Amino acid sequence: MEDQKKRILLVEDDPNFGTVLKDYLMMNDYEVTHAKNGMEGFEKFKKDDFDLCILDVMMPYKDGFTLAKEIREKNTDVPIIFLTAKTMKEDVLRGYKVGADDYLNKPFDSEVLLMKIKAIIQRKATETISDSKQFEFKIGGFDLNSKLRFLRFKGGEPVKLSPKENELLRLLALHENDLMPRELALTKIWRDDNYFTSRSMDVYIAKLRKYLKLDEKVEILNIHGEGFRLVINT
Amino acid sequence: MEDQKKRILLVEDDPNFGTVLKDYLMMNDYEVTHAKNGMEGFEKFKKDDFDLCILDVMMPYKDGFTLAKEIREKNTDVPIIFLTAKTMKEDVLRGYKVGADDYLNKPFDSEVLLMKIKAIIQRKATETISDSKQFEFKIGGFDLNSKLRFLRFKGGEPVKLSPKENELLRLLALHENDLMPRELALTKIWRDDNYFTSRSMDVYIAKLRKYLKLDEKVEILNIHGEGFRLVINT
DNA sequence: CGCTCCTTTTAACCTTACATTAACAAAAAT
DNA sequence: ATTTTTGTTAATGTAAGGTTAAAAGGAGCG
Repeated sequence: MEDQKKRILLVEDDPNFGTVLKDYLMMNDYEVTHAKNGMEGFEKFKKDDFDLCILDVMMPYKDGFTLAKEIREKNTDVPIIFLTAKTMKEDVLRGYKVGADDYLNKPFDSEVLLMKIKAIIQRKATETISDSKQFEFKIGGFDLNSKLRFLRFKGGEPVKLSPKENELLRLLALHENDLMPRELALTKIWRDDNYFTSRSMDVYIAKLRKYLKLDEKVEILNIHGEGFRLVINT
Repeated sequence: MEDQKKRILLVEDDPNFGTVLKDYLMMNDYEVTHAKNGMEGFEKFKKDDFDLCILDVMMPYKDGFTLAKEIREKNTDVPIIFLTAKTMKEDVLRGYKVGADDYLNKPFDSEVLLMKIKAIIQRKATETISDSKQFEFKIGGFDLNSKLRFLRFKGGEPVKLSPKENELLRLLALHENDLMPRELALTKIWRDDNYFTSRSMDVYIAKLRKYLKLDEKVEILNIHGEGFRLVINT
């Protein structure tokens, strides 16, 4: 695909273990940035683009989950692997909630880690074909700037969108005229699929419809039991 | 959401463990087919469409890996999770080689398994890009879009179809001008063949006929005791 | 701290959509 | 002629979605 080395952000407070792991990964052709704690990890994350984050869960000042949440706010796509000291169920579940792609129990087998890294990066690579950095959309008479979170109608005054409004409208726009499955929004935006998140989503659909009323050619249709469809009538 | 329970193929030779696991999964709203060995597993796999396969590695006659290879030959997409008795590195690596999506060491935590299942099925759902052509049919003067569940006559206003209406019309269209056996619709759509589902189907046939009246060249004929036939007269 | 403002969730109430079942008529088979 | 199958409409019960308002969180700030 490309001979570009994949970049990994490794956040691990144990200096010995961290260094060993870093060297091992570098030996296997990854470019590794090693941060010694959560704070530093977040700083480095913001500075660079990474293909994968490996986060230790147990760290002073800022644990892996908190860091993951912050990372997820900036980037919903980057794969995250957690390192946990032992099999703690709570950890695992919590990890999935913040959008972990996998987790590993220390001590773990290094070859297994390599396989996981390969599998995950490859997976994301195939997924990302369509998810290419798209933040600006034309929706009928509207312009949505999803990075700056505003929606403007016919060059008028832009209206600010809340994070959830923005993400939801963006997902709909990505699937313009096509089905945007309920499940997709719930897992991608709410990271949980239950009765309440589902109702919450309905509330946001109502809000978006209110914004979009300005252009009667634009509407959000429901497909019962499946999801929603943003249609632009011509 | 009722008629789209996710279907899991569970292949596990230990009858106790297998039954417990099956029950647990069913309690969590999955439809589970339990095969007691690799052979049976493959047979069942060929007969049905599954959303996920959970394979025990250690089985007599045909181990999980061999089965996985056979499954992969028929279907490159279906997610596979392996159950291994203990952390055996070779197993894990071999599993990834045949395209495993994940693996679990027995004994494992059931909640963790559930989370993994959820994560994997959802991942696949988002990956699966629109295989559109499968869902669009021309029926005389009508266009049926089976994914978005609408039926349009001569470019007019599309009418929305309910899930059952949609599935039934799609099945009929797939057998255009040919017999669509009653039993086929009942097993594929209603997943059950009895007096009531059969009457329910008749009700839906009536509904479809009403929609299709717009084009007098299109009709649904009954073949007494056999099924229905969607004919397009020229 | 407590107080804003903004966002998100939860609750409440109402409407629409769906699937099933019942009921009765008509057609076909025996 | 009578039993079985199909045609059709209507009634029923439940689930999903639409909408608004109130409650709960959360970040920033005096």
